Amino acid sequence: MSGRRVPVSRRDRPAKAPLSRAVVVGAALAIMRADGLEKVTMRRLADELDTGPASLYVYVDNMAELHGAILDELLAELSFETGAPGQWREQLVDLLSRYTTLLFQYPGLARSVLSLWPSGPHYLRLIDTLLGLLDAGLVPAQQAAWGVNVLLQHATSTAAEHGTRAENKTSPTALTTAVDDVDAQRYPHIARTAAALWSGTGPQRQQWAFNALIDGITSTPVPE
Amino acid sequence: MSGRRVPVSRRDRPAKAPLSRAVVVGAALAIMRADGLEKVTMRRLADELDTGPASLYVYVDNMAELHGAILDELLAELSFETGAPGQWREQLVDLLSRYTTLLFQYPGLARSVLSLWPSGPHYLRLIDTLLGLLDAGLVPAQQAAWGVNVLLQHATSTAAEHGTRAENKTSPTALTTAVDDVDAQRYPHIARTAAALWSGTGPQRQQWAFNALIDGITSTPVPE
DNA sequence: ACCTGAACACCGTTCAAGT
DNA sequence: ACCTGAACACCGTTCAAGT
Repeated sequence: MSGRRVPVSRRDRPAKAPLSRAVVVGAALAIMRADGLEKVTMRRLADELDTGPASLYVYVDNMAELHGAILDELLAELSFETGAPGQWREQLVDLLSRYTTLLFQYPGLARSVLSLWPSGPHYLRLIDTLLGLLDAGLVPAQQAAWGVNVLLQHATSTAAEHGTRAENKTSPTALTTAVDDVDAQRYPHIARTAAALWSGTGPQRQQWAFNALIDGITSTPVPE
Repeated sequence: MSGRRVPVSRRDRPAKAPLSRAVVVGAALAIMRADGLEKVTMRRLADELDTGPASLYVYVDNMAELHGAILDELLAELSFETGAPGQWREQLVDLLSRYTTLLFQYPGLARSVLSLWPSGPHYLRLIDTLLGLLDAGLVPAQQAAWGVNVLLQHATSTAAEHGTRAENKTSPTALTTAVDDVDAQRYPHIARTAAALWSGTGPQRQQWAFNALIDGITSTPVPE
């Protein structure tokens, strides 16, 4: 069990598939689905592909760029069907909810994506569809353009914040306790609003938030 | 220059200050201000404090918890003065803008904070002040309670997304190019809206976004 | 109780050298 | 041109052992 590193396991594998960007990204997505984004390391990925970590840099620039590629691959499973016409608002909320639900499973990816400007085909399709729905709702183009960013940023950061994986340790309990213990003197408005702050289920709050965002976007003109 | 690790440097330093949580967090904040959050590692922090990394775990639970503490320390420099009465909306936008500007300098911290539920005294003060301003604007308590979360999440994720540090490599250029090259056939709404998508300065878009959010929060009733 | 040396179990990325 | 072994320069966290 000691001794030199003998790559015996490599012989046990199917047959070394030729590498390509698609194969690398696909393997990365598979690892993320199985074990979470935190296990998608260059070393683990290389192992899975029967090569060394250095080889991956032929196909991806770096970790951040790989995360962007994983996102786009993940978005392939999102349906962009906008269904029956005349209900642009419901369709908008539905699409945003499905995008959020998808990212909810991978909060680490959401966190990473937040500091990227994704530009993959599926992400562009998402933006395009959202713009189309806002247009169907007769939202002025300038508000729609800025609004799409607000909507996607909200969806992504919601996934990053409340995501479902074990990584997410700190619970709202800490805040709840902190505020319970606090004298109403010091934080009177928190004390007064306490019940409302923790009320509602995740989906209820999310539904409300999307609707509030859409309301604001449609009703707030861009200056000038 | 080879040889054993002789901690000569420790003798050169002022005098080993007694450790405490406050000293640890203060040193962490100082490193972040000087070199960015990515340099705030347990090892660097320990070095700075003339001790080993293991010793820090007497005062902080782990990295995530330390980030929460750094945030609260950073928020100490935020002024919560709400100025003249009768202009709750302007004061709300002003406070949110100042919070965003502060976090803008430390996008890594913003990213980290997004998956925390901060509960430090300065963060609670911020929440309390925001709730007070919404109350002054006669916003129903339930909408205000849910709305504060939306506002803070937007501010924090904006800082995480567009932050100013070098870490942030991917520029909107990638997207701009991607969309310029795209045939208007495939993404008609993006092509149609292209000019509007990249228009405006950061502050203009931020100002608009905060106002749209506030509009939505004030005008969208919570169901039931 | 408080503190820490040393280890455990990893990282991303680069680059000289091979084919 | 494409690929990679090996190294560089680090990480967070734990724990047995000291005081």
